[in-house]
Amino acid sequence: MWARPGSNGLKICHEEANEPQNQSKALTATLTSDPRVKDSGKMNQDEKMQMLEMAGKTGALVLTLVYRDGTTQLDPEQKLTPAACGLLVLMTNSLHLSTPEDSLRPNDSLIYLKLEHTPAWAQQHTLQSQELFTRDMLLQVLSRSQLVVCYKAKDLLRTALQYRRDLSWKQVAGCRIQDPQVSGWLLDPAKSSSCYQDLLNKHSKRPHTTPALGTKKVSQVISGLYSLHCLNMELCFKLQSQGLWDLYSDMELNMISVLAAMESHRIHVDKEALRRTSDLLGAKMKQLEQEAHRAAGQIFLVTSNTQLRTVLFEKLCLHERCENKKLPKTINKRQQSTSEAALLQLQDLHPLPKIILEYRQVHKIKSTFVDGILSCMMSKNYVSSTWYQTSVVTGRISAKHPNFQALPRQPLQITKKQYIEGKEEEVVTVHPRAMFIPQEGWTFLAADFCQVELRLLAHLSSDPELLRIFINPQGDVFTMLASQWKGVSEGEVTSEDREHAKRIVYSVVYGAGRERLSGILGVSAEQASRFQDSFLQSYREVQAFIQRTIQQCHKQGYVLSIMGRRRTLPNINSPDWGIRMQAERQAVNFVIQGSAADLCKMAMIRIFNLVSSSSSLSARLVAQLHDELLYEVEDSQVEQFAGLVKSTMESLQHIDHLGVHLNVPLKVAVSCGKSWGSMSELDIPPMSPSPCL
DNA sequence: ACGTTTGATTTGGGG
DNA sequence: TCCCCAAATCAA
Repeated sequence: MWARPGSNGLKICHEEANEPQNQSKALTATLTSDPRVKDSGKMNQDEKMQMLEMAGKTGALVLTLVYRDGTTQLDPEQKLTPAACGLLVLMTNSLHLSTPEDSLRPNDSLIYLKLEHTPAWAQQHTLQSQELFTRDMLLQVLSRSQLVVCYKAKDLLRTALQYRRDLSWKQVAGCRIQDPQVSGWLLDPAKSSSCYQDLLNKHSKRPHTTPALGTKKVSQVISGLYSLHCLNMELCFKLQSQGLWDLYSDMELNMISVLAAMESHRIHVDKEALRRTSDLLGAKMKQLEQEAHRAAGQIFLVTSNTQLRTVLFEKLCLHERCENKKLPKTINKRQQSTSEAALLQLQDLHPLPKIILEYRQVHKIKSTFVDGILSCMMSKNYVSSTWYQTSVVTGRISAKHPNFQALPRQPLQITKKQYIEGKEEEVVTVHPRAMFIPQEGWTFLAADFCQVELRLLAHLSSDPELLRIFINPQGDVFTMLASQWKGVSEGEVTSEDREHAKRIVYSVVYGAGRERLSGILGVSAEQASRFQDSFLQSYREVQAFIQRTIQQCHKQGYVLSIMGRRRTLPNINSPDWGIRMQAERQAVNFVIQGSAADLCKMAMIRIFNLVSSSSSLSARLVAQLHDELLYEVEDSQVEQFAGLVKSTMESLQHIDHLGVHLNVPLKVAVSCGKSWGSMSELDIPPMSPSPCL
């Protein structure tokens, strides 16, 4: 029996810590029985009032979540973050950056708040009062204007929203928790430290004495919280001296709340449709697999590139029959590639390549997007991705589990052979995005920044011809670009010209060579080279911008985005030509992609703040697809919200306090629909009324 | 000797 | 050509 792809069992995900409750109790007991820790469950009313008052007055609150397995956010990471059961709050007035200690300083307090619900049937008056105290402390943490520090603050906010359902997501909007993970990443976005200890070792002046093996847990935690406080000071100082403070304070800090609110939203999925599609695609794959075996004349694992390689090139010897074409090789081992480009070259010589191509399409959709999403749902009827703020060097955010940013835009057509009288074939369209549905009475609304990266290129280069396209907004941008470049009227531009223009723009900006471009366009390398030359000839300032950026990076070792985000490129002066060229391409790409990321994130923050300070608006952010924001909006508010979103996003052309003034207008397209797969463009009158608050 | 785990590799979805 | 994530195979 050979393994059949796609039929493997359920993937394990987001495993809730389900170890026996007594283990979790035993671990939290070591925390709460220590005299240095004040357990909120054992405090009387007076003590609670006293603590709340102190929380308002103390110099700093330093926090960490406590997980059910007894670890905290400061312990080395585990693969799967366990469920949280409590929160430790250090209230401190000391500011001196001395080496951490294992005992509380005078006048400091350490409180343990339980974040698990006691079943209603077991609730007593004291428990109710304890939960009220927890809520008040959390509100203090969220609304305090003085210093609050937490490593991985997003996890704290999400947990707070999850455990205290009486907290509205709007209430996290104003919160400004300092997060050393975020500041550390801003200082060096290339490698954000994997755990707290790494971050500490990297940035603390004096090496911190790592707690001895036998040290008590409570001592470790106290030492950890004091060192966290110190580390935060140190990082804030570094941010200021590197000119990154405004970016941190005005953007990244606010992003923490935006992402926490986005993560805590449930997106409903049509699970039954997903199951039906899975079966349909499974049947189609079985059919294609048989065809592949028949065409190959043997049984082999269709998903295995190595097996496919031996069939294509050792058994059928297809490479010998196309000496005029050059077949791509694998990157590292110089073997014959079985990539899409290679199979397209071979498809006229043998039926097998075509079958493999179709099989891969179907397999991709089924395993990643249909079964993948099903496995994210477990027994639930919804999904919520995890969003990462500090994993991308360019400043973009990323998503996991599922990766919302990679669901296919286009539906897949498959023909289903069925042996039923009267019907021979049936065409079915499969569209993973269509499985995502708004709640009853709500609508999805998407707002898309049109050609942000190209507009930013126009701004950064100040190229007059490129600017002209955006300042006179007549017709399609890429059509105008193609007509300018080819020297023909807009009416004469074919859809192929337009597509070529689009590809060439981005490949030039990203530094693609003629080989690569020829592969993308399907033309000869010479032709691709001529295209590049004529493009750079038409838009001279773009060329100048690229060279200016590279030169500047050589000189100072880093480049900056439009809002001051920084990427240092250590290899920019490497003696190795290949390494150095790569750094040059990364430098140019960073300035554009990073600036686009800045704009999109600022848009998320602005809209989030507008909605959360409004008593009537209820729209929630569902996902961010880099240059597109997806919201779930109450039906009755679609029109109003659409206007608000469009005007807020387009107003980012000028951001006074960050010194952003774009030479080009920003354009936002808004669409809406009753599923993510069927969105239609919305016509919004210019100068929509601004919201009266 | 046999299963599990890990990293490298390849492919392809998104921007 | 830049920046990601997911799935799968394969060798160690």
